[in-house]
Amino acid sequence: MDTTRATLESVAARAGVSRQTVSNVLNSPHLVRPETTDRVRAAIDALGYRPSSAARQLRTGRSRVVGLRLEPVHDGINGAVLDRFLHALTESAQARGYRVMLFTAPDDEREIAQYRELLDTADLDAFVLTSTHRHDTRAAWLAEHDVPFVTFGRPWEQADDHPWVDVDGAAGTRAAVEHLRRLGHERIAYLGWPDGSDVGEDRAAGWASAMVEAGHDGALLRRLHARVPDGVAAGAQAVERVLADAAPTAVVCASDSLALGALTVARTRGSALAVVGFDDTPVAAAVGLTSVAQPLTEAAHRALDLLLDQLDGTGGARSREVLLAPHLVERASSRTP
Amino acid sequence: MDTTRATLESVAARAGVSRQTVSNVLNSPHLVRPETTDRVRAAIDALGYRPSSAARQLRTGRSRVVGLRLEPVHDGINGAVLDRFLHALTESAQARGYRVMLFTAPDDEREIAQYRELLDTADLDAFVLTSTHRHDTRAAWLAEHDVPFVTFGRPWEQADDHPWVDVDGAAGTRAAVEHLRRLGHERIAYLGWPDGSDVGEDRAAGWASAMVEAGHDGALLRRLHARVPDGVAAGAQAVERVLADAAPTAVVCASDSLALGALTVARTRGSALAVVGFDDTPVAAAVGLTSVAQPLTEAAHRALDLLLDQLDGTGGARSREVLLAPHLVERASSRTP
DNA sequence: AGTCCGCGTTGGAACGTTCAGAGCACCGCC
DNA sequence: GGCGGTGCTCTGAACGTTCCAACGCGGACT
Repeated sequence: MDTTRATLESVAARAGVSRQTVSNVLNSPHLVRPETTDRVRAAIDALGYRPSSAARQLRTGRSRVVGLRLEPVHDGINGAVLDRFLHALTESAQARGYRVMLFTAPDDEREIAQYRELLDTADLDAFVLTSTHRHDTRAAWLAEHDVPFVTFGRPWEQADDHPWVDVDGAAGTRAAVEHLRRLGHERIAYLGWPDGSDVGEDRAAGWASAMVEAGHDGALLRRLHARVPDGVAAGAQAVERVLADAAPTAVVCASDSLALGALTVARTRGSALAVVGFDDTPVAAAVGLTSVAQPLTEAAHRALDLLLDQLDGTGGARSREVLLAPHLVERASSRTP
Repeated sequence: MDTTRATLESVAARAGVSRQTVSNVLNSPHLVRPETTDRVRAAIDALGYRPSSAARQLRTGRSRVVGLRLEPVHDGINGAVLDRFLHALTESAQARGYRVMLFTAPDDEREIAQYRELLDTADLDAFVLTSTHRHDTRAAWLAEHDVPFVTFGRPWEQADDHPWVDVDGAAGTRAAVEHLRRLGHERIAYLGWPDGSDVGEDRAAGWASAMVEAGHDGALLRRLHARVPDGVAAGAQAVERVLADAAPTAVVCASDSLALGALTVARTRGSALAVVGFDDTPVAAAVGLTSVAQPLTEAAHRALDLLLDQLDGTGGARSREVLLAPHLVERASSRTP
């Protein structure tokens, strides 16, 4: 057993061919005669040859590594969403011969500084951006520097035009309303976030449109709609207020945190308030909270598709914008008591 | 503005020195005359030179990248622990010029297969292992192949001898008991996991020893100790049983999931049962659950210390085993009503 | 008969870095 | 004046891969 690494050269020597032929067997098999291929393959197996990614990267300029910023840890319960996305992304990447490399940055500006650093020094091929938001300068920077990337979250800035994957939040809250109406609820409140969050507006819009379809008028909708910062305590307080003010029999929430607060109030009061959360976090499963689940595995998979379209040039005319439908996970919190 | 990448060669040309001198300025400054250094530095800045890690890696065989397996997503609430560790690890690594690369594997065997793959093909420098357990073959494999690594979690197999960082779970549950006794509680139950988890035994032992110190005898302790699989529902059921059987006024739990179950029972019953959880997950903060917090940021930092000791040979005679003390985060769930 | 082409294969060059060895100028010393 | 040493710098080689131009060869076309 030789201790030194097997290289193209050593494999070639053993198979009685040239370096380049071995390389072709691996990268362009159609160029090589079948019997030669067999001989080379045998030599590869015998020596346990694996290509050196460092050398390949030096020569080709590609590393088959994508970068992802790990966001500052969230206070709430909702951080779990990105974790599951990250997990799915890592698996998708691995299955296609890519790797995920992490970095952190406290804000967008320094995230961009990290792009620069990583591109110059570590030769990353691409980036996956999460948590897009208004006045997001990151996409523009990457586009300007011709770096392939995809965002999880649609661009909220008109000027931005790039591949993205997102989940249709409005469809999620609409499904929640329809589910509740099927159960006989009519006065369905909405616990959302304050203005300024596009994701929040999207989810609120789904609820509002479904309620309008159900025949409710704007005045009632305004009374049924509470806007509070995310959090369990905030959700609890807000639901008390809405209950007193508009007497809903059910409430749809913009997050599981808010929903958990609402659920706690409902349960301690012994009231029959039905509650639906958003994101289907582990907590929702744990406490029996009906929640809108994002298809994170598929989102990660599709995001990688869009990335590889750019990197390997395969893709063709596939759409560069993917909007996925969430689905409702029904649990005890919305069942008729 | 030239579009081609700045290299040692182009910097050298501009500074009027040789390739190697530029390299020395960066890697062995003591070999270079100060005025030469200045000239070279100016050229580096002017050209925006950044060393190519691919080339460096090809030449030196090191990549300054550490690998970490992303575990399958946890069902429960406790998955957040590793996320926070991952975040801290990424930050620590970044601060020292290292990067974290992810991979996934469904079990230990295939994790080892991934080690092989990553080492051969991607030239990783080291690994960080999490969730050590009995009959863990991973450490032995890595040691046998001379791969630097560190574990987050102590080795539960006597034969294993390698650098590790862990949190003293027994100290955590002991602190929980002492906290509760200070508040006047005497009959303090423990909700733990079934046999077979070393982490679980460690946490149970802390509770037991503190209770023995408090003068309780073995017979009572056995009645106060429930063993159930992790989960909110399981915790709720178990605490009902223990309440009926041994009438505790407080309960220490092996996880926040169990504690959340216990807390739900306590609150719906309106009973004065004090509850302490473990891991200080976001859920604990959200619902006001007193919990034992692991110092994850420090754990990650120390883990990287141990890794760099092996990689850069600096370290010296520092200890290779680090046991950190957790601390109690006091919230409403343990306060006297 | 000569030219062209496609097929399978080859060797040289290049990617950008670090290592090893050597060179040069200058110093102090016998 | 020669000798060893020290401080600083340089050139060639090597890491392992892929790109490029070229090769020999047989068959098909002019």
